[in-house]
Amino acid sequence: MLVTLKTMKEEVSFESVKEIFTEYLIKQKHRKTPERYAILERINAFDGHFNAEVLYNLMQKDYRVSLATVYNTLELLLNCKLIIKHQINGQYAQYEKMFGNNTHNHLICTNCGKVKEFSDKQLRISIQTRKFAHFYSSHYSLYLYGLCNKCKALLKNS
Amino acid sequence: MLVTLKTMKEEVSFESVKEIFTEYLIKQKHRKTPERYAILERINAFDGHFNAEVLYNLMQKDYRVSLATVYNTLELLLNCKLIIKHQINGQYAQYEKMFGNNTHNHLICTNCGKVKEFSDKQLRISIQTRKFAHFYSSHYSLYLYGLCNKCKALLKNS
DNA sequence: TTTGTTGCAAAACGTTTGCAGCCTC
DNA sequence: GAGGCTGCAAACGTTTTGCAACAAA
Repeated sequence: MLVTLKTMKEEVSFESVKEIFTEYLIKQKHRKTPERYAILERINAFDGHFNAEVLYNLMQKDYRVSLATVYNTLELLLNCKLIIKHQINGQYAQYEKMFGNNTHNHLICTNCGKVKEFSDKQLRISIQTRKFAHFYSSHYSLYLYGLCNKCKALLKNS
Repeated sequence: MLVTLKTMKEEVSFESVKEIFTEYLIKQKHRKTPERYAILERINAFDGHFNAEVLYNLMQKDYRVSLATVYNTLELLLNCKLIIKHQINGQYAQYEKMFGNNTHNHLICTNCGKVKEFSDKQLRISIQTRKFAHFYSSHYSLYLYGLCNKCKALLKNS
């Protein structure tokens, strides 16, 4: 049985997240390896955006896995929607957990590249309730480009 | 003088687009090379998403430029907001002209990867008029993930 | 026992960079 | 004429792949 993901960060227990992952692995006839759960655990403890390399380096401390396995597991977690993938800069993909967190609105400074998240219930509802004739949406990402306070001030003097 | 970009595709003349680019090049003390204008011209004639490689290949037919110059020029066009950059799949960046077109809402099928654009005036206004305390937004991209009709039907039988 | 998964290293891929020659300004 | 820009090819950094060993089912 799928557990409904809640708005508040505290409301999603790691047990229910693991359960979702397990159900997905079984359904897809994938194996329940300790590496996969160790990676999920590390992601659970992490707040904000991370990339494969960062996650790989963090993993060295508790449960050592290869970079290839990190990529493999991120793909699985993406498929069962436990994480979301962002490609904000051209260099590398960034990931973020989807559980206990549904603010996927980003402010991106086109000058310094800084990324800040914000939540807006009204906006979220407008986007999530939009219906389409031939498309069934499950989640979304919104990226707003512009200038942060600091860069706006800097550019004014040029 | 900057020309206001309109909603309808037909309303933006290529002359005014070139003018915006020229103003930008002068202001930034960059050179007005024939390669740069040839690339802008090719983009103007193209509808939908394209990547650097596709643009490079198209260029071979009329005005031959190197891939490095294509990347260089895309960067400039990005800076003066004549084009927008999308990084939907992990492989390569996709670009799209911003002039004569302001639907940057995308429906992305998480199964087959197909991307479809849609416009929604109400949604656009909600997003564009959102004010922030320390951020000055200029444009946005919205990505809605889900299943297209075809993939939804396919997955029902598994 | 079967076969999906792992770690490792090499390969692949889009993008960036260094450099000599060219062409705006 | 000075120096930004070009084309070319090599380099870069992230992600993917091939393969032998391993372990979940």
